[in-house]
Amino acid sequence: MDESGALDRPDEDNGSGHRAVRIQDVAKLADVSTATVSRALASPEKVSPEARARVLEAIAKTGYVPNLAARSLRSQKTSMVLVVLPDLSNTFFSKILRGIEERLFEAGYGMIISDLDGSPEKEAHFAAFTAAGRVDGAILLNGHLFGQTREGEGTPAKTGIPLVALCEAIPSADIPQIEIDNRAAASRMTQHLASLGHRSIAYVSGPAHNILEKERFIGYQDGLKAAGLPFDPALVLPGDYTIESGVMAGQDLVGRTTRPTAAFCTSDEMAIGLMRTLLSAGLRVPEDISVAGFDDIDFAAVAEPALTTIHQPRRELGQAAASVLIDLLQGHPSPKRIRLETEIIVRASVAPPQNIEKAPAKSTRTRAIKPT
Amino acid sequence: MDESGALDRPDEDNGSGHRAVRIQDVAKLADVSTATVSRALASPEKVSPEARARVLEAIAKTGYVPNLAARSLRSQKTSMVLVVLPDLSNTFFSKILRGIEERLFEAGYGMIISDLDGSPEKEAHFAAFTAAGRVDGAILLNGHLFGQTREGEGTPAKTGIPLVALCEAIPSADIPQIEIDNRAAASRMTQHLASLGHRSIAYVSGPAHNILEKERFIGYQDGLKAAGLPFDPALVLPGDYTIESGVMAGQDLVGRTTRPTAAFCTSDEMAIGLMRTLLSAGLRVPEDISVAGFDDIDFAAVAEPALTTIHQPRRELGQAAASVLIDLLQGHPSPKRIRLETEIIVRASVAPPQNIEKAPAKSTRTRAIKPT
DNA sequence: CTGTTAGCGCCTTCAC
DNA sequence: GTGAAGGCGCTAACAG
Repeated sequence: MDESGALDRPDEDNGSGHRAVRIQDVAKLADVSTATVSRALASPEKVSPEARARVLEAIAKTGYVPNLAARSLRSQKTSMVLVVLPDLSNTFFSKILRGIEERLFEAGYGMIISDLDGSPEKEAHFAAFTAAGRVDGAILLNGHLFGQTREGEGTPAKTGIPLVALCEAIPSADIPQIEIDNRAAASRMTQHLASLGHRSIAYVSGPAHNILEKERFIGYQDGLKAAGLPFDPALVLPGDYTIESGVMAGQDLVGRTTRPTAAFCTSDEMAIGLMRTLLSAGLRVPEDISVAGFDDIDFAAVAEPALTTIHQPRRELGQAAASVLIDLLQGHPSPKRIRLETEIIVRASVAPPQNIEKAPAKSTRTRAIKPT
Repeated sequence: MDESGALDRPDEDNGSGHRAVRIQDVAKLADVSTATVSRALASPEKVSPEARARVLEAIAKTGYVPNLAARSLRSQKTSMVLVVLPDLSNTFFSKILRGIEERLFEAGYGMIISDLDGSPEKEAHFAAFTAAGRVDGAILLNGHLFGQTREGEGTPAKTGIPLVALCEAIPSADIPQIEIDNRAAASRMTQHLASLGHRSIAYVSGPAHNILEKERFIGYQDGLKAAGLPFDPALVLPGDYTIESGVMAGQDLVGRTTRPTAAFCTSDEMAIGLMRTLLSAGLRVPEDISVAGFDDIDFAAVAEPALTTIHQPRRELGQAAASVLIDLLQGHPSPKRIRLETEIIVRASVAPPQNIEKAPAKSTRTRAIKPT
């Protein structure tokens, strides 16, 4: 069209900002071809030192930044990763996100976040988004594939890109899973409570369909069994990981005539909400009821009383997921499953039960025989 | 290259996934030109109903999704917005992010998040990123422009794209500012405490260079003056909005022989950390010291005691910022400044001073005894 | 209203 | 080691 002279416009100082500097501008200034500029950037060893130096200088002088849309179109890569999560405003996810972002950044990838917010419409949009080749890979924190339910029903949408499941494993999918051992962790906490002398341990659950909940619930039962305690369905209180549901569980407990001496909440939010309700009703924690949480969010340490809980290495989980995805993206082999260690953090909200005569706990019971 | 016959390949059912469907495939199937397909999508009114119907059908049949890299390259738009924030793992930001994402999504924009994490290197990267035309606009939550300090020193990087400042205003920049009236809010809380009878009100600050801190500090002084109270520098405790700094401020208070009867913390995190420290030292809240916060994060309501604080409409702030940016992006006029209302939420951590005449001695009080 | 055409900026054979 | 040239998929101009 009218562009024949475009390259001849005086080299406006980079600061001009509006019209972006193109590879041709750099090529011209360095007195090489655009191919050489491109190579100088992508594979420096294929360019003579002098040429490279001139190119680098020209780049510095012009402030050239490659146009990524063009690069993406050409190379069919985007340098972008999609992170799918159910609720951005949940403090649990934000630390994980940070871990993801760190690693992604180091590897030169950008992060696009999709907060599904339980909206099928949004989900469809992002499914199309990935299908449109807008991202090179995705990290799924929501427990299911696009187009599927959590139970693995439905046909998963073909994305054609590497996927990684983080925290909420997706058993039905053949993709790397990065998680903690929820079952073992829940079992350990249950046994910890039992070892202190608690014989009536309530369990405040997560949402029924959630895989974390399923595993933790089994872990709770494992722990009960390991401690020789019976499972009592009346001690299972429904929850959904939110503060509010912890408050509800607390109200339930307050209203009972015979109460458990300990409550194991499967999220710190619920534990904090529950403690708050107990305290407001005049009950003492841990004297009347011990309370344990799960996750070890920042507020656990400054709850009143400080919350005994299970520490999840959230940042590391995020980093691990990003690392695996990057390996996949670069064609390297990657582990199919990574399980990071958790740890019980002992604080003030858990103590031995107070109003139980101590005698029996010691010697009348013989179950505590440890074979050595 | 070898693609001369590409269009003739049998129309593999969309599910094949690997090779993406292109606009040409749709055009062929609908028996129209690619331009018509493009128009049918972008401006349906310019296409005859029949043609449009055929195109839509073809799109449905092929599962066509436009390649956004190509669109972006051609139209010089990306449909992406960058959100710059200092700390992704801070619970305060995550609710805001959600508000932003909601609005952006409605308008068809994606969100790219950059967690600066105090790293100049990251900042440079994202500055280049915007310069590379990778995003159409940006929302700045970090209180300064690329290339500048918070004080407005340095030459701001020319981005050539619309920018919006959210929460932390950037006075030196001529861009829309979306915020609350920090000064007025702090003044109101100070007066609220004074109206209850407090005459010695401590102030736990944010980071010195932070504009929120500057405004809130002035507001605190305003409030003091309005209540006829003198300003006492000894009552200003340094903080940085974190739980830990609240703990430190608490230790300071605990160590004093004469203590203020109230402490106004400029973040809920600090208030919670401070309360925790007070409680641990045997002081009572609010009986011995009233504590007020700022932000009204989710945990404020379930702190022990429940925290009196200033509610910030975080989600709405995010939505407002996104709306303004979208207006800018679409060439609509937009307000230069939006100030959202705050509200004092009265809870249990603030009460009239109990022992006005005699300061609570360095007694060996034990834990607060709850009324049953 | 519709088709044709010319690139958006880059990378990557292919030839030298 | 280097340059020339084509095309990634799309949309904006221009004809018709």
